[in-house]
Amino acid sequence: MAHVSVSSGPAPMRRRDQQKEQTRLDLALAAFELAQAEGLAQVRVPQIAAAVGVSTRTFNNYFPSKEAAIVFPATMRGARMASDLAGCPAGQPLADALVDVVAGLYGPRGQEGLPENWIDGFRALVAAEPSLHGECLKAQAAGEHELAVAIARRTRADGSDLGPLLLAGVVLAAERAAVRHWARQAERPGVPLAEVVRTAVALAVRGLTGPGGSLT
Amino acid sequence: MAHVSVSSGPAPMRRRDQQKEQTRLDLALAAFELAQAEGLAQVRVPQIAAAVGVSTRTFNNYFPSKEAAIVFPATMRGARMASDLAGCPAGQPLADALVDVVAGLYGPRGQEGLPENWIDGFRALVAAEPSLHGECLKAQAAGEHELAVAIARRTRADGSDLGPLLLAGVVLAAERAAVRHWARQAERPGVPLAEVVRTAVALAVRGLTGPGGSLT
DNA sequence: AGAATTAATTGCGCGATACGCAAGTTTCCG
DNA sequence: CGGAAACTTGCGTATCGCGCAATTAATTCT
Repeated sequence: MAHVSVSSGPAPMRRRDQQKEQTRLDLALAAFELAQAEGLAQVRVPQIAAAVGVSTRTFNNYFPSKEAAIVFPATMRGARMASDLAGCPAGQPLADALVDVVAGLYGPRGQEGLPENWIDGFRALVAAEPSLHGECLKAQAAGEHELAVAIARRTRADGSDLGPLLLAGVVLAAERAAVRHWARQAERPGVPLAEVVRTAVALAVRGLTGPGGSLT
Repeated sequence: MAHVSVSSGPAPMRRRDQQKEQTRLDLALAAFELAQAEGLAQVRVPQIAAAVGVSTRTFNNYFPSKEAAIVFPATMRGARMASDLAGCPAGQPLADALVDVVAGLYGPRGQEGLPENWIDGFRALVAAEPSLHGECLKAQAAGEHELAVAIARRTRADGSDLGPLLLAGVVLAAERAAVRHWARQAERPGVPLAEVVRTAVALAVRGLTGPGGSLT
């Protein structure tokens, strides 16, 4: 036990946990692809379980519903944003760091561990299947919470301060608005989504972090 | 038919529709009170229906689930915000109007048609029952959409513009942050929630509507 | 006002799901 | 290597959302 760092970070991943997370992701992606192919309403839980080789009961041990399974990869974005923010240089202004972090999710490195341009297919599926909206919102809310604590940690603010809560909410609201706006401008190939997100977040953050704003 | 205004606004309410909305609200409030009294998990759909005097099938004609029924009054806030914003004097700056509208929801006139301080009991119930979080988020999202179109209407912006989307999202994100912040400050009687909301929204809106911002 | 049309409510029943429980199996740690 | 903990699985059950068809109430037309 000499070369192992003393419980640093979130990486006490034992073999078992890795397999666990692997099957979880397998189930999520299987559900996603089946829904993409046949429509969410046609997909049955036993079908998803069979596609991965586990029982229906096991599926429900991982997810309370097929919707939750499909949306699962989106829930990991919260942790990703938090760690990305923590990885930003300490001297960087908070506003710039946040813009980079959120916009980075739409860059090439934003989909690690997932199929090629998974994000596009995901957005299309969610737009086409209203049954997914609820779960999608839950994932966003969870991500917002994680981002808020990350901001609080970075600014050394009290956990119950208004600032981090407000900033996290505004940043993610800006992201959502940008995505919706971009989706409405049907098929403008020249304008990458990442850029729209970047400008929207920058715009929204201006009032909270600029002169007179309490956060830096 | 002399004293009735000529189909002005959203009030072509025929008798039938009024009864419809009345039973809908009855179901919603019955579900709310039962959940408050016995815990959401113990409440059965037939129980709610019986409390109002309709069949289980009818309940499901109005709501797809008991959660949706409980949250229903919250969904009306979207329409309220939209109409309140439309009722603001045309000369008033958009930022001020938005602050007033949102903060007004927490004032004495914010709970018209509902039991006394319904909002407090509702918040407590939602906090205590995780099963309600999803529906609550859906209601917020719907309200955000309504507010966005109201803003677009007021600013004469194109429906697919980024501005209204962004502003509506930021305003409601600020409201949520304020409420969460207020709820964490367990029991500070001297600080009214309406004030916290007002300051938070004002803070968040500053960057979008101030100098350099595109909206007025 | 009276009849026709339209909409809402109800009963019935099916398909699907979420979860508790107990037994079997795999992994972890000393 | 052996015990303990955790994961998986099968089974059974209560609940739910909704489609369908019949009944009842309300609105509109003449």
